[in-house]
Amino acid sequence: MPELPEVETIKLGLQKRIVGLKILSFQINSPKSFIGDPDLLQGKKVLNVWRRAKVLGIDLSGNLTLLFHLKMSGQLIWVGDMQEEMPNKHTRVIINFSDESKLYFNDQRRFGWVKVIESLQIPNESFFKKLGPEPLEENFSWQILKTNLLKHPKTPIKVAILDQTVVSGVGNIYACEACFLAQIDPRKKVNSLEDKEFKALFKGIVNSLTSGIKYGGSSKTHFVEAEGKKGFFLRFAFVYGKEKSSCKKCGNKIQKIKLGGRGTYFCSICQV
DNA sequence: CACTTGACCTGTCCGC
DNA sequence: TGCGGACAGGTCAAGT
Repeated sequence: MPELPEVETIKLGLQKRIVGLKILSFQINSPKSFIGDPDLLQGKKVLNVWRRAKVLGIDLSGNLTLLFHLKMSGQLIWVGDMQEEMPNKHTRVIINFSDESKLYFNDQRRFGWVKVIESLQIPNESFFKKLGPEPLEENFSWQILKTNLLKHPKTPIKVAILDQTVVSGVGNIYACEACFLAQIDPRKKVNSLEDKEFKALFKGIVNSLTSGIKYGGSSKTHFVEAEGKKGFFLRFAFVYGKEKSSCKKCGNKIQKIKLGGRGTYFCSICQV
């Protein structure tokens, strides 16, 4: 499910709701989904909620951090009052807070995980070590993007954007959208791009992600924000999931192909 | 090496 | 309606 904008949307929601709450108890329905010692969490207070790439972090008192990776179908839903819909058959982990509100980690496909670690160990996590730059931070530039992309000169550009060491947080939806905004054929090899195309791609990545956040993320099937509401970015998407529609710019039919094993959408007239 | 494919899971949708 | 196969927001590991 979630790429950078979706995780960011959840982060913004949780920041409003759970900072300051105390963890009363913890329930693990799917041991595979949880890494670490859950007993450590008892009585800890939520200090902060943050995001790096597609990972959400919750800092707790006692120098502990909870990390969440939602992978394809994970959801993180905060519920303030009793609700009949929750938990459901996909609820893997439940955090009970002392004010009786709850945080549900649901994950149909069980690819996602929750992990408790010492906060100081975060930089040593292999997952974080490998990550490329955060695309929405000020120090990210088209030159950095170009340099990182050129480490994979013969890879199709859209596949290279998905590489989390090149730029972190971009997934399949926003990679397709970024190529459209840059008007570049996703199949084009990295080493065939000119500077003006790297610049356009940089803008395309930043703009598609920013737009994703603005519309509360993409809800193809699973994604909901922290209070269970869907995001509506896909209504404004140009190509992702639009294989039965026409290009909003030129009217040509949107193509769907497979690149690097992933569904890839583009306009064969606008993107060259 | 660099790049591709399969595996991890569960569920849905599409074609025959 | 039933059944098999392809496919789904991600990332690793193994294979070529």
